[in-house]
Amino acid sequence: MTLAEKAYVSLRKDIVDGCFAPDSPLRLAELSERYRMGFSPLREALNRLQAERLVTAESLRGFRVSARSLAEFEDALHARLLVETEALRLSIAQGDDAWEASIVAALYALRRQTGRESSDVDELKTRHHAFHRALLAACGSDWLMNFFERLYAATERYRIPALLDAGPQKRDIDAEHGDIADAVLARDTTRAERLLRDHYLQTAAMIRSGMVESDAPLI
Amino acid sequence: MTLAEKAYVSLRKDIVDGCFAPDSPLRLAELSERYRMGFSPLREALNRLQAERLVTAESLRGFRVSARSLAEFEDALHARLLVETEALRLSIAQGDDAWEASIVAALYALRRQTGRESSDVDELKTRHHAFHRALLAACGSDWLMNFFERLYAATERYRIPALLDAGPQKRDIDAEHGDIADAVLARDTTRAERLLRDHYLQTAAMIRSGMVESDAPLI
DNA sequence: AATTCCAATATTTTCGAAAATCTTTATTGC
DNA sequence: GCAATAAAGATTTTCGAAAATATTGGAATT
Repeated sequence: MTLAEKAYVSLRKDIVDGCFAPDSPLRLAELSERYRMGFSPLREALNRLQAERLVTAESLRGFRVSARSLAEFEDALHARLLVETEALRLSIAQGDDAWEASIVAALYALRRQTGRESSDVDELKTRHHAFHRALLAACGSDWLMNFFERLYAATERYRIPALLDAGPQKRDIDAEHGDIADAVLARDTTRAERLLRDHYLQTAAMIRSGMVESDAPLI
Repeated sequence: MTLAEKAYVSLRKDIVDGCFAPDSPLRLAELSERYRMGFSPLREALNRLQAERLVTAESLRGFRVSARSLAEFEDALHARLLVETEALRLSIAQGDDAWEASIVAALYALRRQTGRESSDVDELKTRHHAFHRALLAACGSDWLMNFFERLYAATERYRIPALLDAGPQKRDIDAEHGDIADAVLARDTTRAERLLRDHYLQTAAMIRSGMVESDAPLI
């Protein structure tokens, strides 16, 4: 992996995780210090992230972390429902045995991690992402999958702080995931779409209620 | 505008216009010669275009123009219908007088240009794009508009060669645009969606039938 | 003849410094 | 005191060269 790719991966993770305060400037000198590399690979990574809307840029004034707002979250959520509903429909229509198996595997792995005491948050997030991707993976559309990844990252910036805030959950998220997987494996498109939609709306409600206006960095 | 921004705009235009053969390598030395600038701004632009899927990159082997294929076109078209149908619905539901006026203005400007003998293709493309954007502009969703722009560029790479190939058109495209605008201004969501969908499917049929397998540069 | 190895060349990637621009601070004039 | 101006400092942007890696072509080997 080149330095520019490492910079992209690290920056993306740190922005989604909230290590930088939303709307705060991303100064090259600081990033160069933090990630131990020169300006060139950092600028290349920042340009990619700008295209992905995780970072904003202004001529001769450098880059900033994209601001967070309730409006932007609602917008991303709405777009996500549109994209994922369609991708799920296609996936259910076209998925084969290997696709079904990958869903079972992703769900199993996710549950193993939610069950653990010593919760490695990073690993949990990875598996959560993998499960939701597995559901859509058979849709056969690179564009929809690309939009899914964009929107997942965009909304993850809101979900993580809410998750840490929330403390003990009323929801049984394992059960929600299980129900979605069941409906998908049963090829029940209508029910799968409804459950996925409800799953996101629940998360959204949690985020809305607990949304901190503070843009302080989380980590 | 910084050099990196100029590089982005120029490269994007030249790729969409087909000045570079699809799948051909974008060598820095050549680009540096062509656009009269150093490697740094070019690499930044290429990284942005990579995120937009107009360019592909491979570690230590540089950048290429994204390949074209019928499958990718069909995928982009499908995603476009999904996104634009939803954006149009929202736009019709929320648009105000200024939005209506901007549609009338965009349609007028587009027709002026299609009517001209000395057809400045660039200007025509700009106004065509502006009209289709105007229809959706009141949807209130930055994400959907962002996806619209991405997909517009992606499909434009297929439309332009087909347009040049096609010669005299059987379709009355001015009339199609007029009908869409009428339905939208009448707030007839169902009819507007159907007309927009048909408009794209007609264009798609034209592209499919005439799609040249050759990846030669167009200009 | 085909394969492997090595050198030569081409290309990408990265750095460090220079240039350009923005921001802050100090200074001047009113 | 306050606005306008200029100098100083901070930051981004760009370049040119160096480093790292890939590719090509040819010689040596099987």
